[in-house]
Amino acid sequence: MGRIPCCPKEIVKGAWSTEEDEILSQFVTTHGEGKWHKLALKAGLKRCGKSCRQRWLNYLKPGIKRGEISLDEEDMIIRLHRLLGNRWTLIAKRLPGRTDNEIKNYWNTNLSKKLKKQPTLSSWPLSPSLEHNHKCEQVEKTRQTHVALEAHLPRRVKDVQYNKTLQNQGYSSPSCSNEREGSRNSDEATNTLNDYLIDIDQNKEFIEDDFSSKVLEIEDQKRVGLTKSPTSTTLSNQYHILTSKFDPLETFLDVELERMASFMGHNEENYCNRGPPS
DNA sequence: AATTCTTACAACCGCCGGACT
DNA sequence: AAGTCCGGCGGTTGTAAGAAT
Repeated sequence: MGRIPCCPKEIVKGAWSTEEDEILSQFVTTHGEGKWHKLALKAGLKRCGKSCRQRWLNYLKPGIKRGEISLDEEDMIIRLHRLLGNRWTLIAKRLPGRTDNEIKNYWNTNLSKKLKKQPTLSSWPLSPSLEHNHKCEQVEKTRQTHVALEAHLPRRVKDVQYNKTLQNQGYSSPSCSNEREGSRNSDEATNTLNDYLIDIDQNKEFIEDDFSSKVLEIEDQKRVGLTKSPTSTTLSNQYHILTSKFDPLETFLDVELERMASFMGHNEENYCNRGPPS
Protein backbone atom coordinates (compact mmCIF):
# COMPACT_ATOMS: atom_id res chain seq x y z
CA MET A 1 0.00 0.00 0.00
CA GLY A 2 1.82 3.02 -1.26
CA ARG A 3 1.77 6.34 0.37
CA ILE A 4 -0.33 9.04 -1.22
CA PRO A 5 1.98 11.75 -2.53
CA CYS A 6 1.76 14.84 -0.39
CA CYS A 7 1.83 17.20 -3.32
CA PRO A 8 0.03 17.57 -6.67
CA LYS A 9 1.76 15.97 -9.65
CA GLU A 10 2.44 19.26 -11.37
CA ILE A 11 3.74 21.02 -8.34
CA VAL A 12 4.79 24.64 -8.55
CA LYS A 13 7.86 25.67 -6.58
CA GLY A 14 9.63 28.91 -5.95
CA ALA A 15 8.34 32.36 -5.19
CA TRP A 16 4.62 32.84 -4.77
CA SER A 17 2.83 35.05 -7.27
CA THR A 18 0.34 37.75 -6.26
CA GLU A 19 -2.44 35.66 -7.76
CA GLU A 20 -1.50 32.63 -5.70
CA ASP A 21 -1.33 34.76 -2.57
CA GLU A 22 -4.81 36.12 -3.24
CA ILE A 23 -6.26 32.67 -3.84
CA LEU A 24 -4.69 31.29 -0.69
CA SER A 25 -5.69 34.27 1.46
CA GLN A 26 -9.25 34.18 0.23
CA PHE A 27 -9.56 30.44 0.70
CA VAL A 28 -8.12 30.40 4.20
CA THR A 29 -10.21 33.40 5.23
CA THR A 30 -13.35 31.65 4.02
CA HIS A 31 -12.66 28.07 5.05
CA GLY A 32 -10.14 28.42 7.85
CA GLU A 33 -6.71 26.98 8.42
CA GLY A 34 -5.73 23.33 8.56
CA LYS A 35 -5.86 20.34 6.23
CA TRP A 36 -3.36 22.10 4.05
CA HIS A 37 -3.01 19.32 1.52
CA LYS A 38 -6.76 19.27 0.82
CA LEU A 39 -6.88 23.03 1.03
CA ALA A 40 -4.29 23.32 -1.74
CA LEU A 41 -6.27 20.96 -3.95
CA LYS A 42 -9.62 22.61 -3.29
CA ALA A 43 -8.24 26.08 -3.83
CA GLY A 44 -6.78 24.97 -7.13
CA LEU A 45 -3.26 25.83 -6.09
CA LYS A 46 -0.57 23.68 -7.64
CA ARG A 47 1.38 23.91 -4.43
CA CYS A 48 2.39 21.47 -1.74
CA GLY A 49 0.21 21.67 1.36
CA LYS A 50 3.23 22.45 3.44
CA SER A 51 4.13 25.29 1.15
CA CYS A 52 0.62 26.75 1.53
CA ARG A 53 0.83 26.48 5.29
CA GLN A 54 4.19 28.15 5.38
CA ARG A 55 3.15 30.94 3.04
CA TRP A 56 0.05 31.65 5.10
CA LEU A 57 1.69 31.47 8.50
CA ASN A 58 4.80 33.43 7.57
CA TYR A 59 3.51 36.07 5.19
CA LEU A 60 -0.20 36.21 4.53
CA LYS A 61 -1.77 35.76 7.94
CA PRO A 62 -3.15 39.04 9.31
CA GLY A 63 -1.12 40.59 12.10
CA ILE A 64 2.28 39.58 10.82
CA LYS A 65 4.74 42.37 11.32
CA ARG A 66 7.00 43.05 8.36
CA GLY A 67 10.04 45.21 8.16
CA GLU A 68 13.06 46.02 10.21
CA ILE A 69 13.55 44.36 13.55
CA SER A 70 13.85 46.98 16.27
CA LEU A 71 16.67 47.16 18.80
CA ASP A 72 14.31 46.03 21.52
CA GLU A 73 13.27 43.05 19.46
CA GLU A 74 16.86 42.25 18.64
CA ASP A 75 17.80 42.38 22.27
CA MET A 76 14.89 40.13 23.12
CA ILE A 77 15.90 37.61 20.47
CA ILE A 78 19.43 37.44 21.83
CA ARG A 79 18.25 36.94 25.38
CA LEU A 80 15.75 34.31 24.43
CA HIS A 81 18.27 32.54 22.28
CA ARG A 82 20.53 32.24 25.27
CA LEU A 83 17.70 30.70 27.23
CA LEU A 84 16.24 28.50 24.54
CA GLY A 85 18.85 27.89 21.87
CA ASN A 86 17.64 27.46 18.29
CA ARG A 87 14.05 27.01 19.31
CA TRP A 88 12.71 29.60 16.96
CA THR A 89 9.04 28.94 17.46
CA LEU A 90 9.36 29.45 21.19
CA ILE A 91 11.30 32.63 20.64
CA ALA A 92 8.78 33.84 18.08
CA LYS A 93 5.96 33.40 20.56
CA ARG A 94 7.55 36.12 22.65
CA LEU A 95 7.74 38.56 19.76
CA PRO A 96 4.21 39.38 18.65
CA GLY A 97 3.86 39.61 14.89
CA ARG A 98 7.20 38.00 14.17
CA THR A 99 7.48 34.51 12.74
CA ASP A 100 9.92 31.77 13.60
CA ASN A 101 11.25 31.82 10.06
CA GLU A 102 11.91 35.54 10.18
CA ILE A 103 13.68 35.33 13.51
CA LYS A 104 15.71 32.36 12.38
CA ASN A 105 16.81 34.19 9.25
CA TYR A 106 17.59 37.33 11.21
CA TRP A 107 19.67 35.33 13.62
CA ASN A 108 21.60 33.51 10.92
CA THR A 109 22.28 36.56 8.81
CA ASN A 110 22.77 39.26 11.44
CA LEU A 111 23.00 38.29 15.05
CA SER A 112 25.19 35.21 14.88
CA LYS A 113 27.85 37.27 13.08
CA LYS A 114 27.43 40.22 15.40
CA LEU A 115 27.82 38.08 18.48
CA LYS A 116 30.87 36.36 17.11
CA LYS A 117 32.55 39.73 16.97
CA GLN A 118 31.52 40.50 20.58
CA PRO A 119 31.50 37.13 22.32
CA THR A 120 31.68 38.51 25.83
CA LEU A 121 28.80 40.88 25.40
CA SER A 122 26.71 38.30 23.71
CA SER A 123 24.98 37.54 26.98
CA TRP A 124 23.99 41.11 27.65
CA PRO A 125 23.82 43.10 24.49
CA LEU A 126 22.11 46.23 25.80
CA SER A 127 23.86 49.57 25.62
CA PRO A 128 27.01 49.26 27.69
CA SER A 129 28.09 51.10 30.78
CA LEU A 130 31.12 50.43 32.96
CA GLU A 131 29.03 48.81 35.65
CA HIS A 132 27.18 46.85 33.05
CA ASN A 133 30.40 45.60 31.46
CA HIS A 134 31.73 44.61 34.83
CA LYS A 135 28.62 42.55 35.49
CA CYS A 136 28.89 41.00 32.07
CA GLU A 137 32.41 39.91 32.75
CA GLN A 138 31.45 38.40 36.08
CA VAL A 139 28.59 36.50 34.57
CA GLU A 140 30.72 35.32 31.67
CA LYS A 141 33.44 34.11 34.04
CA THR A 142 30.92 32.14 36.04
CA ARG A 143 29.43 30.74 32.90
CA GLN A 144 32.75 29.68 31.48
CA THR A 145 33.74 28.00 34.73
CA HIS A 146 30.49 26.14 34.76
CA VAL A 147 30.75 25.09 31.14
CA ALA A 148 34.25 23.83 31.74
CA LEU A 149 33.08 21.68 34.61
CA GLU A 150 29.93 20.39 33.05
CA ALA A 151 29.66 18.54 29.76
CA HIS A 152 27.12 19.90 27.35
CA LEU A 153 23.56 18.91 28.11
CA PRO A 154 21.19 17.50 25.50
CA ARG A 155 19.23 20.09 23.60
CA ARG A 156 16.21 17.96 23.03
CA VAL A 157 14.41 15.46 25.13
CA LYS A 158 12.60 12.71 23.31
CA ASP A 159 11.33 10.57 26.09
CA VAL A 160 9.87 11.58 29.40
CA GLN A 161 8.95 9.54 32.39
CA TYR A 162 7.66 10.32 35.83
CA ASN A 163 9.94 9.17 38.56
CA LYS A 164 9.31 11.60 41.32
CA THR A 165 6.19 12.91 42.92
CA LEU A 166 6.26 15.78 45.32
CA GLN A 167 4.31 14.82 48.35
CA ASN A 168 1.30 16.86 49.33
CA GLN A 169 1.57 18.99 46.24
CA GLY A 170 -0.25 16.96 43.64
CA TYR A 171 2.63 17.80 41.40
CA SER A 172 4.83 15.29 39.71
CA SER A 173 7.88 16.05 37.71
CA PRO A 174 9.12 14.20 34.68
CA SER A 175 12.76 13.66 34.06
CA CYS A 176 14.74 12.95 30.97
CA SER A 177 15.21 9.30 30.18
CA ASN A 178 17.79 9.90 27.51
CA GLU A 179 20.30 11.59 29.70
CA ARG A 180 23.82 11.59 28.40
CA GLU A 181 25.84 8.82 29.90
CA GLY A 182 27.47 9.92 33.08
CA SER A 183 26.30 13.46 32.72
CA ARG A 184 23.96 13.40 35.67
CA ASN A 185 23.05 11.11 38.43
CA SER A 186 19.47 10.15 39.05
CA ASP A 187 18.93 12.72 41.76
CA GLU A 188 20.08 15.52 39.53
CA ALA A 189 17.80 14.28 36.83
CA THR A 190 14.81 14.66 39.10
CA ASN A 191 15.13 18.36 39.77
CA THR A 192 11.73 19.88 39.71
CA LEU A 193 10.19 23.09 38.59
CA ASN A 194 9.64 23.81 42.26
CA ASP A 195 13.32 23.41 42.97
CA TYR A 196 14.14 25.69 40.17
CA LEU A 197 11.75 28.40 41.16
CA ILE A 198 13.44 28.38 44.54
CA ASP A 199 16.73 28.85 42.76
CA ILE A 200 15.31 31.78 40.90
CA ASP A 201 13.99 33.33 44.07
CA GLN A 202 17.34 32.94 45.75
CA ASN A 203 18.89 34.75 42.83
CA LYS A 204 21.47 32.14 42.01
CA GLU A 205 23.91 32.70 39.20
CA PHE A 206 22.83 32.53 35.62
CA ILE A 207 24.12 29.33 34.09
CA GLU A 208 23.25 28.82 30.46
CA ASP A 209 23.09 25.06 30.35
CA ASP A 210 21.00 24.88 33.46
CA PHE A 211 18.52 27.20 31.84
CA SER A 212 18.36 25.24 28.65
CA SER A 213 17.83 21.95 30.37
CA LYS A 214 15.28 23.44 32.71
CA VAL A 215 13.33 24.91 29.83
CA LEU A 216 13.33 21.52 28.20
CA GLU A 217 12.11 19.94 31.37
CA ILE A 218 9.31 22.44 31.68
CA GLU A 219 8.31 21.88 28.08
CA ASP A 220 8.08 18.20 28.79
CA GLN A 221 5.95 18.87 31.82
CA LYS A 222 3.64 20.80 29.54
CA ARG A 223 3.64 18.00 27.02
CA VAL A 224 2.45 15.45 29.52
CA GLY A 225 -0.31 17.74 30.69
CA LEU A 226 1.11 18.98 33.93
CA THR A 227 -1.05 21.92 34.88
CA LYS A 228 -1.78 21.58 38.54
CA SER A 229 -0.29 24.23 40.78
CA PRO A 230 1.47 23.19 43.94
CA THR A 231 0.14 24.41 47.25
CA SER A 232 3.08 24.04 49.60
CA THR A 233 3.36 27.01 51.93
CA THR A 234 7.13 26.78 51.69
CA LEU A 235 6.86 27.56 48.06
CA SER A 236 4.05 30.06 48.28
CA ASN A 237 6.31 33.00 47.56
CA GLN A 238 7.28 31.55 44.26
CA TYR A 239 3.78 30.71 43.17
CA HIS A 240 2.23 34.12 43.46
CA ILE A 241 3.12 34.36 39.81
CA LEU A 242 1.06 31.37 38.85
CA THR A 243 -2.31 31.89 37.28
CA SER A 244 -5.24 29.54 37.11
CA LYS A 245 -4.06 28.60 33.63
CA PHE A 246 -0.62 27.68 34.87
CA ASP A 247 1.86 27.39 32.08
CA PRO A 248 5.24 26.35 33.49
CA LEU A 249 7.26 27.42 30.49
CA GLU A 250 5.62 30.81 30.08
CA THR A 251 5.96 31.42 33.78
CA PHE A 252 9.57 30.37 33.76
CA LEU A 253 10.40 32.66 30.88
CA ASP A 254 8.58 35.58 32.47
CA VAL A 255 10.50 35.09 35.68
CA GLU A 256 13.81 34.85 33.88
CA LEU A 257 13.21 37.89 31.74
CA GLU A 258 12.18 39.93 34.73
CA ARG A 259 15.23 38.72 36.57
CA MET A 260 17.57 39.61 33.78
CA ALA A 261 15.92 43.01 33.41
CA SER A 262 16.30 43.66 37.09
CA PHE A 263 19.90 42.52 36.95
CA MET A 264 20.59 44.93 34.14
CA GLY A 265 18.44 47.72 35.51
CA HIS A 266 15.96 47.59 32.65
CA ASN A 267 12.26 47.31 32.63
CA GLU A 268 11.23 44.10 30.95
CA GLU A 269 7.48 44.73 30.91
CA ASN A 270 7.35 45.30 27.20
CA TYR A 271 8.79 41.90 26.52
CA CYS A 272 6.28 39.92 28.47
CA ASN A 273 3.33 39.15 26.26
CA ARG A 274 1.17 38.32 29.24
CA GLY A 275 0.15 40.80 31.83
CA PRO A 276 0.83 40.33 35.50
CA PRO A 277 -1.26 37.68 37.21
CA SER A 278 -4.50 39.01 38.58
C1' DA B 1 29.67 49.08 -17.69
C1' DA B 2 30.54 44.38 -16.70
C1' DT B 3 31.64 40.95 -13.64
C1' DT B 4 32.20 38.88 -9.22
C1' DC B 5 31.19 38.66 -4.46
C1' DT B 6 28.21 39.19 -0.48
C1' DT B 7 24.00 39.58 1.89
C1' DA B 8 19.23 38.82 3.04
C1' DC B 9 15.45 36.14 3.18
C1' DA B 10 11.78 33.30 1.02
C1' DA B 11 11.07 28.76 0.34
C1' DC B 12 12.22 23.92 0.39
C1' DC B 13 13.30 19.69 2.66
C1' DG B 14 13.65 15.96 5.93
C1' DC B 15 12.54 14.48 10.30
C1' DC B 16 9.56 13.85 14.12
C1' DG B 17 5.49 12.94 16.83
C1' DG B 18 0.52 12.89 17.61
C1' DA B 19 -3.88 11.55 15.75
C1' DC B 20 -6.49 8.62 13.21
C1' DT B 21 -7.86 4.27 10.92
C1' DA C 1 -0.05 -2.96 16.54
C1' DA C 2 0.96 -1.09 12.30
C1' DG C 3 0.34 2.00 8.64
C1' DT C 4 -0.85 6.52 7.17
C1' DC C 5 -1.94 11.37 7.46
C1' DC C 6 -0.91 15.75 8.94
C1' DG C 7 1.16 19.61 11.16
C1' DG C 8 5.16 21.51 13.31
C1' DC C 9 9.94 22.38 13.60
C1' DG C 10 14.60 23.62 12.42
C1' DG C 11 18.40 23.20 9.01
C1' DT C 12 19.58 24.25 4.50
C1' DT C 13 19.33 26.01 -0.17
C1' DG C 14 18.26 29.10 -4.05
C1' DT C 15 18.17 33.46 -5.74
C1' DA C 16 17.38 38.42 -6.16
C1' DA C 17 19.44 42.65 -4.99
C1' DG C 18 23.09 45.39 -3.66
C1' DA C 19 28.09 46.21 -2.97
C1' DA C 20 32.66 45.81 -4.38
C1' DT C 21 36.11 45.39 -7.79
